[in-house]
Amino acid sequence: MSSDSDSFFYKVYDVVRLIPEGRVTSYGAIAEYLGTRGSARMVGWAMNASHHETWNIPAHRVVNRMGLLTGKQHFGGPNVMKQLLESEGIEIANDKVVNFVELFWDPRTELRDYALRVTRNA
DNA sequence: TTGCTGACCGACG
DNA sequence: CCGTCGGCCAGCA
Repeated sequence: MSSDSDSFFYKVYDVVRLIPEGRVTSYGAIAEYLGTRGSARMVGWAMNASHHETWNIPAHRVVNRMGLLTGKQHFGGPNVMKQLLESEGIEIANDKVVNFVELFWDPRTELRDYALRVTRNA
């Protein structure tokens, strides 16, 4: 269990990639799922480094606790994240996810019986 | 090497 | 009710 793939960043990447299309989650939910509830900031920091990864990481599906598109500026433009979400059927108003509660994808619940080992392959 | 910053969250007054 | 502060951990100057 001491591989680079086990690093906090890669764990975040795995969870983010598991987010279904048309759904959103929060930094804190991911951090809490990984066991580090207090390091929600690291999740966002991992997203910043996600650009370094070749894999397609739907970072636009990750918003803050209030459903605000806080990281939209990091997508190369102020409207990129919004349009990406809208293209998935997610309604955005005032840089905020509409029906955020309904669209909220909680890894603690959704991945409770769905271990990360599934995605660890390859 | 040390220290600050950061796409957050929860607690406290 | 709303504003403020601390904490978590990794990357970077």
